[in-house]
Amino acid sequence: MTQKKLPAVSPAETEILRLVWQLDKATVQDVCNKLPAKRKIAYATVQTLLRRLEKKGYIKHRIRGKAHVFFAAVKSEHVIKRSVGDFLDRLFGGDPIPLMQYLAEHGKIDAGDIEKLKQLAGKK
Amino acid sequence: MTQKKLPAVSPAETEILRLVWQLDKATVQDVCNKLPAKRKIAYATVQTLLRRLEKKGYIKHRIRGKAHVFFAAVKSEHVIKRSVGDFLDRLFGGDPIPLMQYLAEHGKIDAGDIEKLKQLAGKK
DNA sequence: TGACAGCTTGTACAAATGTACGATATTATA
DNA sequence: TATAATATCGTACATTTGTACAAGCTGTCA
Repeated sequence: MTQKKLPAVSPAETEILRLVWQLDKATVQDVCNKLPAKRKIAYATVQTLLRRLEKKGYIKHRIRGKAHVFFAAVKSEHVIKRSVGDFLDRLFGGDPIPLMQYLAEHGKIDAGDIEKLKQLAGKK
Repeated sequence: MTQKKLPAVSPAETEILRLVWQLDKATVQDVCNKLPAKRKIAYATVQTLLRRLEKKGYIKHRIRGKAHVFFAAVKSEHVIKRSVGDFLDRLFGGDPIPLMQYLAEHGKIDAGDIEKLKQLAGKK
């Protein structure tokens, strides 16, 4: 079954969506609490973003008491694929090597990590 | 000297900026011709995007004949750093490993590439 | 059962984005 | 030097994004 093409996820929405994945099931509150301290946005804003994500089809909700409990409606794989693809196209013309290179050079990755990746790449 | 903080580059702008880097010096025409066939946008649109990039400080231009020749005013390194950083934060909470993993698993990378990357990571 | 605390919903709105038309200016060239 | 070709510039405009207030529901607990 082919996935219907969903509208793109905006940057701010992306962050919220990631938190929903991370929490698995989450109320607006939950998401707010999980927001990185750096990026505090109002409860109401989070609500709107969740609403929009639902409208776009990325999440659904169920009622628990008076609260909405949101959860993913699309596999994160799917979203990641699109996002990474678009990002790569825009910034690197679609070639993943420069990106990996950038990540490798900028320190947050060490040789050990890469060894593991090699395994993955091998058995794809 | 610390780089003044420039306004963010939008997705569409990012693509245009990349083409300017790639061409080194480019007129609106040049950029249009370099656009991937997939993504054909009007001459006028490219113009606007270039104008905006200039206003934001990412490129400058010089006049040659009646045409504007645009060129980078900021090191691509700088833009890439910001873009990758933001992207990583939004989609992966800042952790580069899942991204590399994704890239490694999705085929476009082979063990040989990774070997090279390991080198880079090693001597950072 | 009535009040409260906590939620959602409707609505708003400025700024950014994506896209482009039409008018004007400039350069070669006939 | 008039003209055709080609650029730019000003402007426009529908959408999307980011952010949020205020009004109205709804369980809950006294």
